[in-house]
Amino acid sequence: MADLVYQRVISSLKEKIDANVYPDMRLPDERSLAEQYDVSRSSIKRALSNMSEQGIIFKKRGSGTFVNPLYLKQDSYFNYSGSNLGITDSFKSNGQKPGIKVLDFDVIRPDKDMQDNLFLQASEFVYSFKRLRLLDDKPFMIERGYIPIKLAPELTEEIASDSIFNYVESELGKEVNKTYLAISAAPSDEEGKKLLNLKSNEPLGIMEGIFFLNDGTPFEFSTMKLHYKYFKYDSFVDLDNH
Amino acid sequence: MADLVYQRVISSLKEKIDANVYPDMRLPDERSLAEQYDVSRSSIKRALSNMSEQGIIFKKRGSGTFVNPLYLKQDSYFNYSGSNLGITDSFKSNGQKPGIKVLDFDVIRPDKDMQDNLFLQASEFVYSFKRLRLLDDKPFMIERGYIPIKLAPELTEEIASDSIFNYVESELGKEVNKTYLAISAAPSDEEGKKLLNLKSNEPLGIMEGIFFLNDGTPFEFSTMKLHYKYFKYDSFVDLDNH
DNA sequence: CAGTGGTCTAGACCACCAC
DNA sequence: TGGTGGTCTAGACCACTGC
Repeated sequence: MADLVYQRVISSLKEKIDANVYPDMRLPDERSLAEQYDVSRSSIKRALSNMSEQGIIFKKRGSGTFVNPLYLKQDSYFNYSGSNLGITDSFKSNGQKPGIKVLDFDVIRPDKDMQDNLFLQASEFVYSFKRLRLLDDKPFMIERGYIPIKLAPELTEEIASDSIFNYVESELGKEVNKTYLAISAAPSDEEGKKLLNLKSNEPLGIMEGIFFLNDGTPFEFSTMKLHYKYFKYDSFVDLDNH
Repeated sequence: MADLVYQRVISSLKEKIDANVYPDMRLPDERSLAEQYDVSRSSIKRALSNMSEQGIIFKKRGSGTFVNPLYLKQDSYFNYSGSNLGITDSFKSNGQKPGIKVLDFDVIRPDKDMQDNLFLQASEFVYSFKRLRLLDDKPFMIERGYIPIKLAPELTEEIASDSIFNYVESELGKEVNKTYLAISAAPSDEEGKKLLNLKSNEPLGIMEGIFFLNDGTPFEFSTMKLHYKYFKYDSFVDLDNH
């Protein structure tokens, strides 16, 4: 895990921050850190830049680098982007028992859009499946997923009734570690009313996106319709860089 | 803004992507780009890395760099990929004329939650204001905001009817550059039906969050209720960083 | 094997801040 | 003015892909 220089630095600095090694909330300057860790300043910068994106520290040009006081308060506000819910197969369940019911499972030809989304040729096939997800036997999400068969040739309905991403990790030696999500809301549709027990004034939360493997390959295109009470998405956004 | 090398590269590459200069969705390799732009490979890497974080492209080690197909289709109001506006006072308006109507404007004592959110003592006051945002004179969002008076002592209703963040930047010499957002959805309430012309089966998109200054100070706590048709949020998530 | 992106280094110079 | 973070360079070497 920590075989990369900047990751080692991040881990170490986090530990020190947590252990209150910097009671004045100020970190040593970058050049000193480079010397302390015996690495280049560039690597220190990479580590600090990463931590800044995570909201752990703030950098002030000309002044120094400081710990974000809210980070120390360990509020629920630093659950970094999307970690609250729904990004992976394993939804954070808050002690509730998660379940999955596969509603259909087929192999189809992708249409043009799907070919674009998953970087496929017209001749390649994809799995298409619909799953109902439950917490304590109560349905909260309908999911339609598409996965190229070449990326998971042995995928079965049984695997889909468990965690597909865990399967990818343990059996295929790959990892799903990035996702591009488009988030929106819509009035409940027939399916939502029927499967999620929504009243007609109660909405659906919609998450649509592509999941990527760690080598950058688009692995799954997924449309998730959530019961609005289970729909919450946290995001920490850096407005610079844009 | 475009006086920085990597920002020039980003702008240029974005334009080329939008102009479909790469119909096979593949960008030139980093070394070629460095040569083309007559900059170092490090600067190209910085530009591409930034674009990758924004979800515009994704990189495949050993294979190349590719355009994210979902980026080309996006039409979000809250994307922080396509513009330098992002989730600030200035919503991306797609050519529509934005407007702001201040519905109320007061100074109040923060309750316990607000004290925590804005890092305040019980004795400190905050501005509380409600704003209706419009596009081409059509209301699309109701916003309730709270700002500590000590952070913007001269704030007025008139400033609030324009861009508060622009005021902070130009008059106070600070910058709002980070935000934590919690995103959800809810059935339309009375206010939403009345001010946003929602039918009772049509939902609200909810964005609640804290905006930070560049020194890490929490500047504003805001609750935004959006007409669901204007509610779309794009997010590119790295599942590793935790 | 050639080509691609990933990591890391060493150092130059710039922009900003506080004294 | 001295110290800080920000930008940029030039290049070495590694890890992975695909023929």
